[in-house]
Amino acid sequence: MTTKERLIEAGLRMLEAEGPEALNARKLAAAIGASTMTVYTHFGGMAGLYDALIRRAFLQFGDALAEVKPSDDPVADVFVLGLTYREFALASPQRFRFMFGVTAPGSGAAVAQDLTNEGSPSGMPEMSATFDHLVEAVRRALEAGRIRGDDPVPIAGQFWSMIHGFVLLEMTGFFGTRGEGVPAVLAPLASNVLLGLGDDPAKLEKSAQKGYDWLASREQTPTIQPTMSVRRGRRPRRE
Amino acid sequence: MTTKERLIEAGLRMLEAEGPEALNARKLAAAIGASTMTVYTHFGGMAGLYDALIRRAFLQFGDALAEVKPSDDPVADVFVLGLTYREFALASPQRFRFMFGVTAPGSGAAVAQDLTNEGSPSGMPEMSATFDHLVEAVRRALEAGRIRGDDPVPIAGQFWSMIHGFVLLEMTGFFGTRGEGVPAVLAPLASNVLLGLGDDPAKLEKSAQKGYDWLASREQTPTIQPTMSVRRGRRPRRE
DNA sequence: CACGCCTGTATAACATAGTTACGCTAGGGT
DNA sequence: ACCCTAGCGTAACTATGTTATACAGGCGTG
Repeated sequence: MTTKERLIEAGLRMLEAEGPEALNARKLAAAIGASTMTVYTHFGGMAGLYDALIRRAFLQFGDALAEVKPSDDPVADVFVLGLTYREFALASPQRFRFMFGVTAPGSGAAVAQDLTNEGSPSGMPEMSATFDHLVEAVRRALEAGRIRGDDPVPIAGQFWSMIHGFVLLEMTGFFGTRGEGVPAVLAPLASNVLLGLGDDPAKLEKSAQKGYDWLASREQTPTIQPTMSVRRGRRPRRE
Repeated sequence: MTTKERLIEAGLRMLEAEGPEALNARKLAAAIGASTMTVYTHFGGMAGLYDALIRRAFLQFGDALAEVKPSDDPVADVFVLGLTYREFALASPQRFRFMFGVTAPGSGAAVAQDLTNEGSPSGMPEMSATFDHLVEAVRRALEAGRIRGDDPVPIAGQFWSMIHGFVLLEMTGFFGTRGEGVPAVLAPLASNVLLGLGDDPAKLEKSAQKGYDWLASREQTPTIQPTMSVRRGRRPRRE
């Protein structure tokens, strides 16, 4: 394994364990038994290292989403993709925030401004690769006639917006603490969007149930009832 | 004006102008003609200052949202609140990211962990105050019979998730560069959610149009056609 | 009025972390 | 055999958060 590779992996471990602020050149170098110079030799500085870490994290993200194999129910696949998105984020909130948030601070922030994707040759292709999994599921849903529309990209953008926002808000503590937000907010939200896109309520209910089954198979969450119905999400106690 | 107040305002200016990484005790103190000790006297350290800045920013956020006066069309109010949310974020992406802790490296990051709200006595009440504007609009929409459901809180959570995710993704450059995402993604998304919540398509169309009118009155965006219809958002060119 | 205390401030030093300068070594090509 | 380059280490430089310490002013109390 190259020194560069070891730096990236040590950096990721450090990022996930202690957060971005604990990522410093000296500790990192010490972790692989080298001097701080390695950071500059291989990455040009901490900013370059951050960039490499983010790219690597997006590759991990893409791998996680790629494990959702297309089934014969593309809408269920959309549910599962969303839940996988969430699972990846919650697996290491530090890493997730780092991926989307290295907008500026210590980092040279070469990243922040325009890590556009979408045809822009520069930027971060790893990011759009992640997005593509969702686009593909939406495309199949369109093809299967489950939802209306023609271009899957903006529709996938709708799903991405909602899951991304939900996950970030859930991570900061809204929606309760123990995954209550999924049945209370996320599932009804996804169902509403799909309803609005024209999916059949009965089919939707079945697809949502598959999403819940997946979730139950992933976590031991006996407290969450299978209420991933179209409406009637159990509302959390407020005040 | 107290020294504390001057520190906060100088900090906000610096944050908006140069981003969180430019926020350092020495420049900040110099900006108000004092020594770095003032930061420790008044805030206990940079982390405390960050906290104060975030609280202040959320107050500004709440003020911005409070300018959306309740009309006789609560669904239109939801649209306008969402667009105001976006406008506030885009007015200073640096500030917005800072507020939600999507900031990372250099920042004190004492913030990120648990600025929960929702009944949690500790945390950041300014945050839930912001949220309350949306809850109130949803409550009125429920009361007016525009959407189905009983508890406005989780429904507002749906809207918050989607607008929050959309804004963050838009800020990082997805959805194109010049606000194309609003007609292509955000408007259809909001409409779909409202449809899923049971709003009448004809009424929804009118409310969405009011949202578009508001947006047009806010910006000079002649390139965006009034296509904020329920479906048929103009899809952006892909590849 | 004098004393003591508390608060806010400044100066200066300390610790940490990103970065750079510079020299050394090893390997490969000429 | 010579030289060049890449990778690395040591050490220093710089920026920044933080702390120690002292000073000044206000205020209450004797």
